[in-house]
Formats: sequence, structure tokens, C-alpha cells
Amino acid sequence: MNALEEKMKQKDIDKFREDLITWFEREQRILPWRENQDPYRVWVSEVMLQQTRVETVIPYFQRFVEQFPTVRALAEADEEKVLKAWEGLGYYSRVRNLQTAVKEVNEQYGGVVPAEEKEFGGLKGVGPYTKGAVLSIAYNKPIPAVDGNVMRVMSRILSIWDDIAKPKTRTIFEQAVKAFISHEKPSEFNQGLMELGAIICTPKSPSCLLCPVQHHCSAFAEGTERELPVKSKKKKPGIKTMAAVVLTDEQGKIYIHKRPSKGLLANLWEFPNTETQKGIKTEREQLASFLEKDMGVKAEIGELEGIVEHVFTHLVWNISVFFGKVKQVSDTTKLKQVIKEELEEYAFPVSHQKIWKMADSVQS
DNA sequence: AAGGCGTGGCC
DNA sequence: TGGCCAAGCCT
Repeated sequence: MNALEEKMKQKDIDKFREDLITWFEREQRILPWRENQDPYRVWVSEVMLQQTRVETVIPYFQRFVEQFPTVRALAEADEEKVLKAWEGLGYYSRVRNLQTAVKEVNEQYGGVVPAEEKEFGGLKGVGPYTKGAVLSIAYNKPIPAVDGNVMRVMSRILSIWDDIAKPKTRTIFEQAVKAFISHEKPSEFNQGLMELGAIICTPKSPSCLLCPVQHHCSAFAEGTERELPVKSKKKKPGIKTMAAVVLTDEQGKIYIHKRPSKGLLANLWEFPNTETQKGIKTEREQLASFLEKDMGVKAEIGELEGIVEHVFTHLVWNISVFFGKVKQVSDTTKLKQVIKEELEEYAFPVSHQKIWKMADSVQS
């Protein structure tokens, strides 16, 4: 008898599976990516839903699949437009990886999303969760799709006290789901686990009295549902002080900068900015020096207009915002000059949208 | 293994 | 209001 069978007998597993699927088929939410089983649409939705709430994703998903309806459309699109469609969703490497992967599907698999685990799972940005989710939902493959919901639900069902913040723990849940998953309706089973986690088996205050698998739940029986899952805490983010400038010239052109292709907010656009140090030089002096040495423009910088704070998962930016007038531009400047109306064609992170909003409200 | 990588909503 | 999260992946 293995560890899982000690927790639940095969007969009870059969009943759990049936109860879950019946509930899902009756209670599932109507969502745009559930209109059909198009593997491409399912894939896009799963990537958008990584670490992101359903309500946030819905409008992005609708616009995205309208603009890029097929693998081929996305594969052939300009990265600039793709990033713009993702603007505000966060974790921008997701969409750059998705486009990389879709290009490979277009070229290596004739535009058809591969249904084989090794092929699909080998694509950029497709990890163990996304692989299981897309292949089960779109192709009815009985492959586990273990996300945060599934770990929460199953930790309670089976009373699993391993720390879900540890990468290794996910494999424990994959083994459990392998034993539980329906081979007749793997799509409904996987989605049912996630839907249950989203609607009933919620993190803070689970609705156990409404739960379709309450009588299968070890945590409910023991009254420990609010203590599970166990999740260790992350350290709190450090703070970076920065100075940014909204630069214009006599023709009213605005000067913007493209971020590097790796790292934070890769390939997005921003207003020229630099990290500042407390000490000898003022922020204005540090900014002016940065513009001349690193950006190739000489400018007159005005008084401090305000401060923008932006909180990332792992980092806080405190940005002092200035306005500046460009006096001289080097041939090798790293800044792009655009008119106000063109700004909307470029993808900016929310932090820099806040900077523009501050500038725009002061000017008008 | 642990940390980088966004954002908005909730209490 | 600051901490915690929400359908993870990459290095």
C-alpha cells in the first residue's frame, strides 16, 4: 500500500473524481476561452492566467485573440504590436516567450499546436503546468496540471503539509493528481480542480459548506482547512530610488527610451531615468549627467514635479519626476523622438504610464 | 534551490 | 496600509 492509498481508498478516489466533474459541468463559469477547444486560444489563456486573475485577463484575452486569431497571425506579428497588446498585464517575458514558441509551431509543426507532451512541453515558456493544462483541455490528454489552486485543493483533500513554496513540492501533487485524474474527462477533471480552488476552496475563507467534495476532504474533517496549504514567506522587496525626466524639445517632440531585451520590463519603452544615490550631487545633477553621458542629449532640467512609487513583486521604485528641455542632441543618441499622438503606439510599463500621467496633467 | 520577473485587488 | 495574493516559468 503506497502513501496515497493510505490517504484515500481507490473507491473513494473514483467517487471524488465523479463528484468533482459533475460539479464542474454544472457550475463552471462562462469564460471567453471556454467557447471552444482551439488549442491556440487555450494556450494563450493559460499563459495570460499565469499569476494573474481571471477578471484581469478577460478583456486582454478578447482583444488579443481578435488581433492575433491564429498561431500564424501571432507568429508573423511585429513584436512591438504584441507587447502593446500585453501592456499592463505584467510578466512581459510571458508574451515574448509565447511568440517565440508560436513561431516554432508555425515552422516546425506546420502551425498546428503539437499534442505530444515532449513536443509541446519543449516550447519556450511552456512549463509543467501549462503543458498539462493545454494538452488536457484542448486535446483531452490525462496529464496533471498543477497550479496554485490544485496544490491548495489537494493539500486540503489529502492533508498534505509540505511547503508549497518549495519547487520540489509540486511533484508530490503531480503524483497525487496522476492517481486521481479521469481518463475519460481529463479536461473537466483538471479544470474542475482549478475551478474549485477559484470559487469554493479559496485561500482565506473556503466555502466548505458548499463544497461538492466536502465529504472527501481530510482537512475539513479535521478542521484544518484554514491552515492549509503551508506556504513559507518570501523576503520583502528592496527599494530603489530613481529619477526620471519627461524630455521635450522646441518642436514638441517627446524623448523615449527602449529598455534592454533582457531582465525587468524587457523591450518596453520608458522615459529616460537612472538610479540615484544620496550624497554629493543633487538628483537633477545626476539626471543631467546621465542624459549627457549615457543617452546622448544635453538638457535643462526643471524643478521636481512629483514622486511616483511603483511596487513590483521583488522591488519598489521611488521615482522623482522632472520635466526637461532638450538643448542639444548627439547623432548617436539612444533616445527616440516621437510626437504626443505616437506615444500610444509604444508599450510602456505601468510605472512609466504614471510618469506620463503626471506630466500630462500638469501641462494641460 | 532560490530569486528574478508585473500588476491590481483585497482586507 | 502593507502584506498577500492570482490558472508559473526561467535561470
